[in-house]
Amino acid sequence: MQNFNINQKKAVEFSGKHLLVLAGAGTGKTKTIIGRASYLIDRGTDAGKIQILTFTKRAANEIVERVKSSISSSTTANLRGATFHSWCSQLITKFPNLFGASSFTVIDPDDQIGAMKIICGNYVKEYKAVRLKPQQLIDIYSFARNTKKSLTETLRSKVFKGKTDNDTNEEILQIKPYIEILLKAYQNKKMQSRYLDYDDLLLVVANRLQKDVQARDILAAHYEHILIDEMQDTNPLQWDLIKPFISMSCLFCVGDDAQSIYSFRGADFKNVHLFSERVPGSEVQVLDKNYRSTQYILDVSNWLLQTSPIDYNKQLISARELGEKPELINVESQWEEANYISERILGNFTEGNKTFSDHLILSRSQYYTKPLQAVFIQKKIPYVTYGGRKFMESAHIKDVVSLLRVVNNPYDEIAWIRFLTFWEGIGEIRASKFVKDIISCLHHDNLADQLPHIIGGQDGSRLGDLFSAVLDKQGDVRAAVKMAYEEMSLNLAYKYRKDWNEKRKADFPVLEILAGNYASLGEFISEGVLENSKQLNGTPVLESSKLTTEDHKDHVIISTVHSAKGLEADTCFVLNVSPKVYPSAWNLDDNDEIEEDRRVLYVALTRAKNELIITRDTSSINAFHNTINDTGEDKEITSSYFLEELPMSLVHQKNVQKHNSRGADIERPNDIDLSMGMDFN
DNA sequence: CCCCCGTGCATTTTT
DNA sequence: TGCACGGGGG
Repeated sequence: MQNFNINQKKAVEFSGKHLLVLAGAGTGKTKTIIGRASYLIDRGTDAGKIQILTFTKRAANEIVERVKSSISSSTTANLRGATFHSWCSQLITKFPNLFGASSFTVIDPDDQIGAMKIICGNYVKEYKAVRLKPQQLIDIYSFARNTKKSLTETLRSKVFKGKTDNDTNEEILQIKPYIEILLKAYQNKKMQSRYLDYDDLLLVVANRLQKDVQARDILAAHYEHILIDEMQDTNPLQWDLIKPFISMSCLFCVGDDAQSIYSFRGADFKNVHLFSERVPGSEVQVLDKNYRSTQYILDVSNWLLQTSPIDYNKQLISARELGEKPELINVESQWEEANYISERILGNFTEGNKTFSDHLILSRSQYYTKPLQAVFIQKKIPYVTYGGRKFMESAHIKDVVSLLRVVNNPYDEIAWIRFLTFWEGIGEIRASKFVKDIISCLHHDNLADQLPHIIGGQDGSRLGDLFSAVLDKQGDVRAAVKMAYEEMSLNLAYKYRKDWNEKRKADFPVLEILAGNYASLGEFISEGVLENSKQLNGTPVLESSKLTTEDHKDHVIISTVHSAKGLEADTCFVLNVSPKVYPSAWNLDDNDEIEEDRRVLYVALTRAKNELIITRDTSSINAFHNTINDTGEDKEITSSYFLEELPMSLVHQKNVQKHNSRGADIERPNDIDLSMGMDFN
């Protein structure tokens, strides 16, 4: 077994029932959870009775893989790691008589919004009255269910920023009935189409376990130990899911309140503090020695937390050397930032003896990394992105999957619309009419027979044949995918003619291979949408360990901070740490949101092992200072930019001047040097 | 009436 | 990148 320090060892070999491990950044959180699983298996626990729960598929896979490689025997074969969502999805499939949901379709957020759009089209009066976009309505619905808050409370915090004045109350009262109508219509649509959205997966399981003691006992008997990563990110709904296991299973939860960055999904960092209260007889183990970063990097991170009004009571002490001071780089544009970073990376690669994978680039948002990706492609720096569009969410894949979906679940209205409008000459209006007829036909007739008549004409016989052909291949998922792609490829080429490139085409063989891993269409569709993916130079690549094509290549990682939890790298760039970004301009009037943004930055800073490079935009710094001078209210405003009062002794600051054009790599001297030719000695 | 395509726009964070 | 919008064409 690996070498653990005293506290890690206490956690790994804990002999009580429930344990909360409070572990600061870089203190060996993942190592401890892996050590715990290995220890339990070593001591004879059946690996199949250990469930590891995480928030990302990547974290789950990594933990399971590392446990497996730490124990040589085959006793780990049954060890399972999953996200909360995929775990629930598996439970629903595995115990159909417990949950009563069969032949359902798991819909992703895109489809949720699609469904809500249909609703808004049907309820124009209500939709106009609420003045919220379908996206926002879905967010409200999801937030309310995740936090178990009432619609009124949810509206107050999501739409009205927590305001409690009379005008706000009035307005809430006014729009609430309309929103209720829209949300109820959405729920009905889900039932009618046999959809489960992501929240439903958790709710179906949680509700059943809460109501039915017998179901709870049956299920809990399958899980002796539940190991939960990133406990600070669990929300009330996820807590409902865990709670039923307290009496029979042992909980081992790992978390850090200072890294809680999911309040927008209903998580509350105070949850970790409540653990001892909510889980009677539980114990707490603190890990505070940081093995990841040098002390200078931790100094900046510690400073950031200290300037918060919240007392996190956290000072990370490095077990390593002082190292190099973090660098604060001021750039004049996003292109320079991208150029500067790519030059640093290429320098480290050619002269610094570092690999591309020693570099991690962190951004607040997806969107912001676009120019950087463009420069990387131009300079041929290999990279992958984390947190990008998922493989199964890309448009051309969804087109093909829509056919599989309607075969699997003919009530799947969104898939029907996508499948029907895929063909030339069929638009949304005709498609919705067809769908109506299709659904009503399902009650009394055989759809495969009726489909040609419903659609009519040439399209009718063509699509009818296609539907029947895939229906025949239902038992062989891979063959069904192949068939669907072959029949649709001509139209795919037409639909995406502008960018129907090799990369897109190459996705379909991948889809086939992926399909081969599932026993039924239904499993493929519901598990497949939850399957995470990453992108290699802009193209989605499956992360599944079954596909190893590009996996071992050396590449830089570009990630959002949210997707980077648990990651670490020798050199870490934190992009655009400018005013209005940290904290975000959206959040300036909400203290809780400001503090969450602070934690986001904290997570970013603590990823670096040896080199931390923070970039920020010169012009927005200047604009920020001008506002302070204009208003004179510096107190409020300075608190709204985290780095404003950063002691310069903690970093090395440097200005990077203009490159002469976008993405060009011609070096220009930083300034004319007027001191030349003079020797002051 | 319905479909298609060009243009202009704004874009937090995730399962 | 994906969207809402408007005009041209079937």
